[in-house]
Amino acid sequence: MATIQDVARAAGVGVGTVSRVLNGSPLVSDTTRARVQGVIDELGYRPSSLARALSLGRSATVAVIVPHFTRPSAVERLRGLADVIKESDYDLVLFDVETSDQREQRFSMAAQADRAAGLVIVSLSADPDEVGRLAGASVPAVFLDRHVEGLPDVHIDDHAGGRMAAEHLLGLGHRRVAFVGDDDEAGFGFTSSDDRLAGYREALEAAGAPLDPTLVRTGPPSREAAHRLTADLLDRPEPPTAVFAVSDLQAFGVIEAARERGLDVPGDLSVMGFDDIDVSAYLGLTTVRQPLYHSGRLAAEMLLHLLDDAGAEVEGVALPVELVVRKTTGPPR
Amino acid sequence: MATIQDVARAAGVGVGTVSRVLNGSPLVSDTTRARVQGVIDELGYRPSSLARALSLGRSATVAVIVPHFTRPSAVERLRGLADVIKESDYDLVLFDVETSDQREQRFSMAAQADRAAGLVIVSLSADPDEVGRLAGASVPAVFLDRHVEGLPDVHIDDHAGGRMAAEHLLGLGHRRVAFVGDDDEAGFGFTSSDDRLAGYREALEAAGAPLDPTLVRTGPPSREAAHRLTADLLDRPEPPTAVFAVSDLQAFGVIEAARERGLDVPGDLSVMGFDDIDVSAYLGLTTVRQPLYHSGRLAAEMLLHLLDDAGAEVEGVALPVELVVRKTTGPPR
DNA sequence: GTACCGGCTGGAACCAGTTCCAGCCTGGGT
DNA sequence: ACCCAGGCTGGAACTGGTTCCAGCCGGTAC
Repeated sequence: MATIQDVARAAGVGVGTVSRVLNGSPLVSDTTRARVQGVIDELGYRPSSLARALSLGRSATVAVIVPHFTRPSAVERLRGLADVIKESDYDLVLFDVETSDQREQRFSMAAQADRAAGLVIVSLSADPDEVGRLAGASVPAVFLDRHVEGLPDVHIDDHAGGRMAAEHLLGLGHRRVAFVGDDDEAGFGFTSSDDRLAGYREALEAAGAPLDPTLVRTGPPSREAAHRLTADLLDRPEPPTAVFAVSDLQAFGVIEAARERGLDVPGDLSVMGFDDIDVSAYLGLTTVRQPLYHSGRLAAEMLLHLLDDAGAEVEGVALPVELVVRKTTGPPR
Repeated sequence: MATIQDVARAAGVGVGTVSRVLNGSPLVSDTTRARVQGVIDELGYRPSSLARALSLGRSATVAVIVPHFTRPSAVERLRGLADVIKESDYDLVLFDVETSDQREQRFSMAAQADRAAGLVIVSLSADPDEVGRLAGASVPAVFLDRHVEGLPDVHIDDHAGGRMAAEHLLGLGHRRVAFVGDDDEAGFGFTSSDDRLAGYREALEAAGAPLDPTLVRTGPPSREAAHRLTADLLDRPEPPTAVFAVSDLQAFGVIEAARERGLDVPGDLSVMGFDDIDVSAYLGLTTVRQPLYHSGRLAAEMLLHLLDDAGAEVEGVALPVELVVRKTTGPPR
């Protein structure tokens, strides 16, 4: 690889001049600029972004920290983020988080301005200590899918979403309903599932049909796990007539388990999810829609705004959720 | 942020000694090591991975270059890559490619050892010139979902996959079949679609039912695009009795378009896809399965092997494809 | 008592950029 | 003819690490 030194030598100029040409400084004469540019093209010289970042103390990348980035909902958010960031001068780099260790590591990396110019943290919460560090860091951060006091975020009202689900099922006449959600084994600080459960539970209680604690199951956020949890629920002496799953992905696991037992959906069991991912419309899943793609775009726009204007004050945004009734819920037998 | 200088000063040692402590060199006495470590902990010092990479001339990241990374098949491959890489000492960073410009930029970046220690290039081809540069670069590269002469790769036999699809449809009695595939507008060098088409066409010709050129449609690799292309196909005076889509995602677009016209699948139209993504089993889609997740794992393992042992010779791997017959194909009316 | 050896240490040089400062040269004003 | 301003340029210093080289110090051998 050619370096800026090589270019300077070959062009018979100083490194400063080459740097000025690279960065479009006006303090270079047209003839010198042309000569240097010629040498750059000839040598196929590419400046090292690494050395540049070290020297400048900032890089041209936006880091996205996201747990389980292959979940459909995460992918959809990433699509929104990527669509906005690709229009900017920044590169997007994705940091996957699968373990609690990695979470710590990502967060500590976060404050290093030279690794990333800005940060989008997806689905992870931060404790007050971490919030303080992030707020004090020179790298702006935006939280996505999580409300954080004191830092910009894009989130939804999970509590209201859970309530909507309960009200829909109650409206159809269900009284014995279940919940399939996430546990937070890895300690990521996921709270969406719990918040939705709280809203769900409250609405049920308010309607005089309190949630049976034995009908609340949690596990990893995968179809397979939801399948297993549901199989267990359906084996109980008094099985539920409806299940609210905390994501569409999990709802599909629930439906699978029901079909495996020869149950008709929604005849024998109503099932609803959360998110409204791509395939849900296709499959006729009743769900609570949250604007996944849009939330990604919005978070990216907020971050770019912060990067553009370091002093900018950016407000957190709460996006609406919406009940989408399709074919997997109906009145109980 | 504290630097290694700050640590050296605070501990009353030289920077060399701090560096040795950081890297576990045996050339440090236990007492000095303890004192330096104490200062490191006290100051909360974190070495700059950037400076480290610049100094060493190599970084601890694996770069994955992938176009349209939110496609289900790309996501599934990424899952395999991520699962392997997270077990190693390397970080995975994802470089999205959406435009031809970005493709160039990613490739030129590729050769810079200081940005990434190794490279996985997904679904993109390289011309001989690029192959030469990559082969000569100090950064090992593995191609995934593309066979490249002279560099390690993980690929499938797309031609055979296309043939399988044709043979399945012919076996059911179809004679007038269509193809919905990808164009390569962005100039990424996608060839899977064309290779599958070639295999499909050959098998049809061999059976005496040559492919009608007006029944071959290509567009972007999205459900929506496939939907539109199919609508057009079905509007023709002599519509096909079966459609082979080049991906499952596109097959769903085909099915949507058929349903929109009140056609029964597979009664009025047989539809098959390619990939066997997660939801395909669920939806009963007939398809040609390729091992997406496994291919990601394999590519990552090959790359880690190359990183471990610079001299290692790694052979390209061809993975098998397999016909999976489900409910969206049947005999024509 | 001196030479030597080896463990440990400090610091300079280096990686590839950016930026600041000093200095050159030229042109215009007096 | 001389001075000065201002455009352009070269190069040193700096970013935060690693590594090599020289040197210090203690102990052992002769």
